[in-house]
Amino acid sequence: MKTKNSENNPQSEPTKSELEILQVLWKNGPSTVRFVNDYLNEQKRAVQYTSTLKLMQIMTEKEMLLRDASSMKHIYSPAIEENQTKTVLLDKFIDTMFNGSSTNLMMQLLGNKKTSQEELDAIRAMLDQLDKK
Amino acid sequence: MKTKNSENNPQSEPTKSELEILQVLWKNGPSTVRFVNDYLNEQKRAVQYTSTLKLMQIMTEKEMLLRDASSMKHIYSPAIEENQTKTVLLDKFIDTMFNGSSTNLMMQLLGNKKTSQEELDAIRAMLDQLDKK
DNA sequence: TCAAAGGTAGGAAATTTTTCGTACGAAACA
DNA sequence: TGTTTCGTACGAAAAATTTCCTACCTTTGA
Repeated sequence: MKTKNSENNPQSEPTKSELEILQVLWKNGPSTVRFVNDYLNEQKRAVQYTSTLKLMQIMTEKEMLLRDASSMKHIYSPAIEENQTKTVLLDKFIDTMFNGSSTNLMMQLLGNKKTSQEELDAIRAMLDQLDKK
Repeated sequence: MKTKNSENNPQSEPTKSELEILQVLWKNGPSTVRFVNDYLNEQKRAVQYTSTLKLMQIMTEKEMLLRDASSMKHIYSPAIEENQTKTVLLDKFIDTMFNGSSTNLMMQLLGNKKTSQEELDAIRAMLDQLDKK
């Protein structure tokens, strides 16, 4: 049988909307649906309460979120780690967009963006740090 | 009326599959459907000829590709520029994943990846270049 | 006590994205 | 000349994602 994304698949990556929700939880810690929904409406876009609820329920099924249902207002928290998730997504992005080379990506960034002197300095400092090792 | 993505919208970004096709064309230049499909099957994943064909037709409708139909085997080429497209997608990625800060992204990259000395040097050279200006 | 407000559950609908079946024309070639 | 191969067009189905309607329960407060 083919593996469908709709099934429980620990490997499956968050969709765009799922990522939005994860960001809120990563940033603000364990939250209620109400909080996440309000946050999205303020910071991102109009979305119905039940849509957010449904999505968070689905994410819980996928074991992407954990739910504390002990009180009436369920408290959701991320079940996957922020840094690791971002690393995976970044790697995949680099694979498809920059031929797997993170250096290519950096070049593109440095070349195209108006990066401030402070940022340049910070990057240089980071490079120095790496050299020391 | 709400703007749907299915309509002609020059703003709309390529989907995952569309991006796959664009990559092939950017890399190999104007190509037939046959070529693109073979390439995908060899390098990426199994996909039917007519699926690739359909997608490329849709992309042409969206004016994401150009088609030379003068001969029987139509020749498709990208209608959008590689660098610009990547810049837009990268910016959006940074927005959602790294709070809009490209420096954050770089830090993550430098911190997490095993970057070779050559690459580090290349980046440093790039930094020097930017400083001169 | 009872109505209003706020919560979850579940199914279904709407949209978007992806895939493929069928029809049919042109070219290659035995 | 006929048949096989290779191409496009078109429509529909399938899958994935997103949104929302309805039902129903609990809490709050007048």
